[in-house]
Amino acid sequence: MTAYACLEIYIQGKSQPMEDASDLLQQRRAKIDHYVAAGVNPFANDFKVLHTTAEICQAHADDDSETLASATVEYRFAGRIMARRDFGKAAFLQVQDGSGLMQVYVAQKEIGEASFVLFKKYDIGDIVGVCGAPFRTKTNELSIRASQVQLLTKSLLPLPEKWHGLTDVETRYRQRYLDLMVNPEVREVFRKRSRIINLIREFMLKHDYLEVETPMMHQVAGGATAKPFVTHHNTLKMDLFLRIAPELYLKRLVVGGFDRVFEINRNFRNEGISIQHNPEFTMMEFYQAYATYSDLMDFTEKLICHIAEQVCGGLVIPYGEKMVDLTPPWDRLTLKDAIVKYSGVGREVLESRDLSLAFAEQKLGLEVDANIGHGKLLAEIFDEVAEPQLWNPVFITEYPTEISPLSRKNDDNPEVVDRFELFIVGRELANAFSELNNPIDQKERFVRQLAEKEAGDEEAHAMDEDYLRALEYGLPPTAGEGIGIDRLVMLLTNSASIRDVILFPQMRRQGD
RNA sequence: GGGCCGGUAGCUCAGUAGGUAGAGCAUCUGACUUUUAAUCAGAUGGUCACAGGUUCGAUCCCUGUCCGGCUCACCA
Repeated sequence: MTAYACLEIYIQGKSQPMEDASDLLQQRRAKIDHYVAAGVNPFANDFKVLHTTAEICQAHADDDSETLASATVEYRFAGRIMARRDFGKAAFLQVQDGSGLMQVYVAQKEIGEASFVLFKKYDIGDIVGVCGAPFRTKTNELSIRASQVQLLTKSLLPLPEKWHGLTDVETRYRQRYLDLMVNPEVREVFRKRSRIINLIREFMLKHDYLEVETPMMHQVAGGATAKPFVTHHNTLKMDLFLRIAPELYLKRLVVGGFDRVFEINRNFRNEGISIQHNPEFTMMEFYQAYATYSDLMDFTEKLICHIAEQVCGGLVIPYGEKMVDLTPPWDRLTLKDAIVKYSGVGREVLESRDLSLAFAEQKLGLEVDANIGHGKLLAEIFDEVAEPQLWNPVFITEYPTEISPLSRKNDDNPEVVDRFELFIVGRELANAFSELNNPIDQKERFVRQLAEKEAGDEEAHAMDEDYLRALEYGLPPTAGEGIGIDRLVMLLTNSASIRDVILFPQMRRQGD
């Protein structure tokens, strides 16, 4: 579309005033009309950007006024006006681009009277192109003396207040673009998130893992205990589930001969929203043939320490009011030992289901189903007494077989599986196990899950016949793991809420 | 879903022991060519979340609804 055609559209738009528009909005729409009348396109797209504010700052960080005065360089950059301070025939702007912030000095003497008249109508929030040479002001701030300014995008809505900024969390989450515009620390969190994911990917590739993509829409929702979202395919006339985990597909790939695979992507779970739960969240799952869960503990320690060093510059990092020490080696504790350590209960109590039940109900005040299995009960006791205490990294092992339907039983004790979960700052960050590759055992576990499903457990695993068939062809001895990326990013960016590390967290529909 | 707290101008917040609202910033007008939360003078701007109830009168008291935060439950 030509610039002229654009102008025509704005002229047409002028004849359809927005009845409910606020004064502020109307004032700015009037400015658009003013520009159009003056033959200036308020949404110009012909400004060539050649530099960033960060480049300019870096190039002249050490130059004093005299050095700059003799320089002949001219820069071309663009960004949003974040502040303006007017002085009659001159003004200072703060212009922000993707790399940073630059002060611009605009004087009528420099840009000419006609341009200055147009410039006078620029608002905070407008996006402008700037050409000019660097200099230092009286207060020694590196600035650009504009030889030319051009309006590139007229902004119609006012920005939040310059000093307090935008603090209302509801607006910050619903209009993240505003949050990012005015809160630099928010931009930094999401830059770090991107960096963390890149580092993970790099680390996995370096260790010969193949990155794959498996379906997000599943006919059977498997691989985790969770309630799925349901959707519908019209042509196939069938309901599908958004995946709750990629596990069963990734293991099919190991059956197919990809010995090391990983996937970084979203899982969807139809459950509560909280400070550490979003309905869609990012998980990295990876599988390695001929490895055990024990190998994965070493691997996880190396991976997370590597990333923390790169992103945080060290292994002792702040989280909330306290520090977390990620220095290896990380503690390893069995589930029962952790309960004993943090509750002081006698180990013999945990060996008996009935004594454990009495302990849970009478000492801990837990309300549990009277028919609860011993394994599930131990897990609940652990969650109550130990999990919140696990501040520095610790691998918890020897999970009950009963709550681990996809894990390999321990050779010495079939009551537990070869599995660990990693806890940091009182939260589960990773879950890993040696995979159950015996199809006969797997089928029995599925049957047991089915029974629990029929007994009313909405989250029990469904039977996946094709997955069983894959196991019947033979899954090599394999270990697999899932790492909650959002929670890892929370840890490394010192964020209290998962919503602070997800760009567009799920919110209720806003009434209009 | 339960409990607690909250929703007042574009933003950040006051306020009214019930008599329909204020400040700062932003915006508009004017002055100003080195400011940086610029300054100075003046002005505009609100269905006080929404709907009922009590009352002569409700932004304020009561009830319900919507939205948000924290928390408990479920979970990663």
